[in-house]
Amino acid sequence: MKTTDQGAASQPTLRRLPAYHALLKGQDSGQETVSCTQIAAALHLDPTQVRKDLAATGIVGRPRVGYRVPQLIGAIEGFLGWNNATDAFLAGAGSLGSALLGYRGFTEYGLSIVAAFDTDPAKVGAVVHGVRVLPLDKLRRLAGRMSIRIGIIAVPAAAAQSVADLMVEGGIRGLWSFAPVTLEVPEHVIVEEERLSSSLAVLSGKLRHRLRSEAQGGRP
Amino acid sequence: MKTTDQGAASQPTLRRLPAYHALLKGQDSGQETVSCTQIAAALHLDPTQVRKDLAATGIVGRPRVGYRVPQLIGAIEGFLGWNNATDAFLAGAGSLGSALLGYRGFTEYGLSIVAAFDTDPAKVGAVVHGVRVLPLDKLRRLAGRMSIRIGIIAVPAAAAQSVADLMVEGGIRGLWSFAPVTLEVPEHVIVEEERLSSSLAVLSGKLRHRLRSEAQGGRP
DNA sequence: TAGATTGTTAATCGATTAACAATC
DNA sequence: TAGATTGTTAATCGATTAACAATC
Repeated sequence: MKTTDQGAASQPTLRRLPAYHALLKGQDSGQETVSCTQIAAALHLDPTQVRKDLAATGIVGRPRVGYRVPQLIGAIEGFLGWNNATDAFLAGAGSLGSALLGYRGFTEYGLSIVAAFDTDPAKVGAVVHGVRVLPLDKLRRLAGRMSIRIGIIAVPAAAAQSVADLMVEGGIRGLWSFAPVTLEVPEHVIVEEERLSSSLAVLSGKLRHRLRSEAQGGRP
Repeated sequence: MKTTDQGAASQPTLRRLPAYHALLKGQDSGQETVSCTQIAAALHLDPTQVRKDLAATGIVGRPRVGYRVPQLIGAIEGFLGWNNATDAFLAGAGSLGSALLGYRGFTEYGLSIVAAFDTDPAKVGAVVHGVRVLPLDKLRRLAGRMSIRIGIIAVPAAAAQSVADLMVEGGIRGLWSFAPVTLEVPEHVIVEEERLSSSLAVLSGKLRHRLRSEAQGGRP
C-alpha cells in the first residue's frame, strides 16, 4: 500500500511541526516558496532534520525550488488535524483554567473548549471568556453524551487523579494535564503532562552550569 | 578532582528530577526509605534510569535498603537549586501572566517573581497576587540594578522578541518564554520555550494514531 | 549547463535498557 | 546466609547528522 502514510511520527517531530507552522504563518513576507535550509536557519535546526519532519506530513517538494508555502502550511495543518476542530472539556476554572480559556490560539490548533467544570459553587454558572462553567459532577455524563475525546486538567494536584477518573469514565481518550502529578489511567487513554517544574529545572540547570563554568573562567 | 560533580545533567534527567521530587513530597506515607524500583513503578519508568538520574544529584544509596527519603528530597532540591530562591521578572500581566503570578508553587521550585511588567496603562500600578505591575520601560534598568537572572515572557507573540531584547540588555541570562515564537538571543543567554502547541500536537498526534489503528481493528 | 535543493541511505551520537559484580 | 538493591559497565535502540545520488 502506497498511500501517504499518516502513520506514527516520532514525538520530537510532532513537537517541531508546530514551530514550522508558526514560522510560516508569522512571516507573511510574500515569499511563495521556502527551503529546508531557510526554515532550519530561522529555527536553529539541522536542514536534514527539517526535511524529514516535513516528509512526515506527506508533502513533496521540488529540488532547487523548495516547498510552496501555502501548500506546506496546509500539509502541516492537515497532518496535525488543525483544520477541523476537536471539542474538549476543561476541568478547573481557577487562574490557570481561566488563562487557558482566554487563550484564543487554541482554535488555531484545532481545539475548541466547549465547557468548563469546577466544584466551587462560586464559579459554577459563570461564563469565562465565553465558556460556561458547570458543576464537576456533570462532566462524566456530558462527556459521554457529547462524545468528547480530549480533556484538559487544570485543577490542584490533590484533585487531579479523581478528575482524570471522571474523564475516563466519560469516554475521554486523551488527557492534557497541567497538574504536577503522575496520573494513573487505563491503557487505552493517552496522557500528556505539562510539568512546569520540569521546564524550569531545565532552564535553571543549564543556567547554573553556564554561570559556574564562566566563574571558573573556562569552557570545561 | 573527586568532589561531587554538579556538572551537566542531561536534559531528560533534569526533566525527570522534579517528578521524583513531587512523588516523594506527595506521599507522606511515613516511609523512611525508598528504592529505585518503587519510584520507577509509580512513575512508569525504568529502575536503572531512575538510579542514574538520582546518582546525578550526588546522593548515595544503600544496597538492600534504598535511599533515605528526606535525604533524597534534599539532594534533589540542592541539585536543582530549589532551596535558595532566585528572583525573577515577569513580562506580561495578561491572563497567562496573572495565572503564573497566582501559582504559589513557584517558590517551592526556587523561583520568586519579584515584579511584573506591562505596557498597558490600565494594568500598570495594579498589584496582582501580591506582585506590583510596573511599566515595561522600567524593566531594563531595574533588572540591572537588582541583578535579576531569570525573565519570564508571557506577552503576545508579536511583542516577545522586543521584550527578550530588553531583558537581555538588562543582564538577564535565562529566558522562560510562553510566546509561540523562536527568540533570537546572544550566545550567553539560555532560552527555554514552553510551546503549548507542541504538547497539543503530541497529544492529538498520538490520539489520532491510536483511534485510527483501533478503527482498523488491529495493532499494526 | 551549473548548482541548489530534495529525498534517501548510511554513520554517528546520546539516551535507554540490560547485565552483573559489589554490598548490606 | 540468602536475596534485594545499589553502582557501573556493556548492549541496544532511536534520533540526529552526514553523505550522496536524483532532479529541476
